[in-house]
Amino acid sequence: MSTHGHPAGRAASGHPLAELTARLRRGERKVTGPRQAILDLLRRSQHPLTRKQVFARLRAGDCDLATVYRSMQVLEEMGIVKRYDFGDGVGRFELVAEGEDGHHHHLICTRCSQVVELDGCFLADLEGRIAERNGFRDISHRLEFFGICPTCQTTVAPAARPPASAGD
Amino acid sequence: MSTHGHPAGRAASGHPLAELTARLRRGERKVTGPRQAILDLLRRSQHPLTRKQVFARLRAGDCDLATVYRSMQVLEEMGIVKRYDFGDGVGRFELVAEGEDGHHHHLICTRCSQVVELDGCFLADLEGRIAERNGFRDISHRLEFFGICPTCQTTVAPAARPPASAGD
DNA sequence: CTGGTTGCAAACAATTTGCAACCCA
DNA sequence: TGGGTTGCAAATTGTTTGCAACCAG
Repeated sequence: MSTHGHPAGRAASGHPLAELTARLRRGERKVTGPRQAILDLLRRSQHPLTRKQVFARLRAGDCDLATVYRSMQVLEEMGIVKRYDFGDGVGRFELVAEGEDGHHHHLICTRCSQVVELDGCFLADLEGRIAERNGFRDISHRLEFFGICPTCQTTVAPAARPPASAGD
Repeated sequence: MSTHGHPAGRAASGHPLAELTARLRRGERKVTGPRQAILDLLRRSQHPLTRKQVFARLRAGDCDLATVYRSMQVLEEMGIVKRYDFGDGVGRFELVAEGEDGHHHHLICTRCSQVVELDGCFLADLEGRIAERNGFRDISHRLEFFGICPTCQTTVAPAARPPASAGD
C-alpha cells in the first residue's frame, strides 16, 4: 500500500463507459441518457464531485438537477459510486471499480480544495482493536486528511476556509 | 492512549459553567442568557449534539433557533466547541476543554446512533508520513468509526441507515 | 407495450440574513 | 450609553416529492 500519488487503477479512463452501463443493466436498471452522461462525467473525473458540480458540468439540457439527485442515489445504492464527506457537509461522489468497495482516503488542501487520492487503507488492525474493545460488529470508518498543498504554501493566504467551493 | 470507554476529563461536569462564560468574556464576547443556556446544555451532554438537538432541548423561549446557529458559529470560532461530522451531513458540536484542541474520535452505532467517545488519537505518525510524501503542511484529519453496538446486535434489524435521527 | 425514468414545479428542510428592539459591559 | 446580541420574519440554498409525459427493454 502506498500512501501517496494518484491511485493505479481508479479514476480517469479506468472505467470504460460500456462497463459502467453494463453494471446498470445487471442491476435491473435502465441505461438512459442522463445516466450515461453522469457516468461519463464521473468516469473522466479524477476526484469526487458534488452533485452540484456534476450538474454544472453537464451540457445544458442533458439532465435535470432533480435527476442528478435521483441518479446519484441509485448509483450509490448499487455500489457504482461511493460518497465521501470532506467535513463541509457536502457529499462528494466517486466511481467505484467493478468488484471493489472503493474504500480509500483523501488529502484535501484547505486553501484551494485540491484533492490527492491516497491509495489503500492503513487502519485495518486499529479498526479491529476498537471493535473488539467496544463489542461492536461490522465496523468501518471514514478518514480524510487536510492541510496546505505545496502550491498554496508559496501563496499569500487567501480566505483560509474548510474545503468548499474552489472547484465549482 | 486508550481506545475505548468514556474519556476521563471531557464531557459532563468536567466544565463548570463559570469557566465557560469566562472564556467568552476573555474573547470579548458577551455572556448572554441564550449563550449560557446553550453552554450549560453542552456541558451536561456526554456526546456531540446537532444544532437542532440543542434547540429542542432548550426550554421554550430560552433561545431562538437562529441564535443557536449564530452561537454555535461564535463558539466554534472561539474554539470553545468543536464540530464533528458523522457522515450524514449534519454537524455535531461538543465542548472543548480549556487549553486543549479537543481532537478525538467517535464510534457510532449505525442502528441506534449511540456514540462512544474514543480517547486520544493514534494517527500522529501516519499523518506525518502522508504530509511529507505529498509536500503538505499544517496537516490534520477527521476520523470516525461506525458499526453495530452490542445492544443492537441482539435486536432484530430495524431500518439500518447511516447515523441520523435516533436521538432527536 | 409498460414500468422504470425524467422534467418541471411545488413542497420541504436547513441555514443565513436584515432589522429594530434589547441588554451586557 | 453603545455596540454586540437577539427575536422574528423573510430570503437563500439544498434536497425531496408528485405527477404526467417518455422511452429503454
